Amino acid sequence: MNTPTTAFAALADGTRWNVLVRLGQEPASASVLARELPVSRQAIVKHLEILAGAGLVVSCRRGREVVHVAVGERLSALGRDLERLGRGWEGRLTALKEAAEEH
Amino acid sequence: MNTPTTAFAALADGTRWNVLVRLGQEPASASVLARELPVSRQAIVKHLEILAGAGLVVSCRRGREVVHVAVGERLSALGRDLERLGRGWEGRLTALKEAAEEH
DNA sequence: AGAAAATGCAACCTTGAAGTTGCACTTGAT
DNA sequence: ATCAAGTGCAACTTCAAGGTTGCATTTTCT
Repeated sequence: MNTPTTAFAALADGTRWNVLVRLGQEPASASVLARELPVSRQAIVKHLEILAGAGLVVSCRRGREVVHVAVGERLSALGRDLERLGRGWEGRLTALKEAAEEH
Repeated sequence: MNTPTTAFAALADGTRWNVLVRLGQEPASASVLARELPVSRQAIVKHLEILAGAGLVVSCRRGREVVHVAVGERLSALGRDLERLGRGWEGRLTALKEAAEEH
C-alpha cells in the first residue's frame, strides 16, 4: 500500500468531512453548501478543491452553477486498504506484553 | 458513523504514517525510531503521543526504555467503517451525469 | 438591457502543527 | 560509584492550513 497521506489529509478536517458527508447524500453547489454550513463560500470552495484533488468528489458545471458530488468508490477502496493493513497488525499487543513479561 | 477526524488527522502526516507502519512491523522505542527516521527523537515522541491519542499505538515501559507498537484493530475497524460509508455513495456519479443531461 | 445569482481570483490574517534545541532526570551496566 | 543510554519537560521557530473580505466575471431570467 503506498502512502495515502493525501487522502487522509483531505479527510482530517471537520468542516471538510461535513462537506463530504453532505455531498454523499445529494449533489450540491458551493453556494448551497455555504448556506448550510457555518463557513464562507470561499472556504467551501477551497475544501472542494482539496477533496477533488484527493479524488473524493467530482464536479460538473450546470449552467451558472457547479454541482459537486462525493465519489464513494474512492472512499470504499481506501477503507479496504486500511482494513487489510490493520488486520496484518492484529495480535501484536499480546506479543508486546509477552516481551514485557520476560523482564 | 461518528466523525473520525481525530483518527484521520493522526494518519494525515507522512512522518507519522511512517512511524505507524514501522511499528506495525515490530515494536520499537522512540530512540530507535529517531535513528531510523530523519527527525529528532522529540518529534517522534510527539507523533507517538498523537498516534496513542487516536488509539493507533500502545506503549509499554520496559526498564529504561518505552516500547511502542501499532494497534491493528483500530485501523481495520476504521477501514471497515470507511468502506461501508463509501459503498453507500457509489453510483452517485451517474446520477449527477443524468441530472446534468436534463439541461 | 439590466438586475440578481453564482462563480473565480487574489490579498490578507491568525493559529496551530511539525520540528528543533537544550537541559534535567531515571535506569542499566561496568 | 560512575558513565552512558533513554526518557521527560519546556521554550522557541517556521510555515502552511483554514478562514475571511472585496471585487470582477459569467449566466439566467424578466
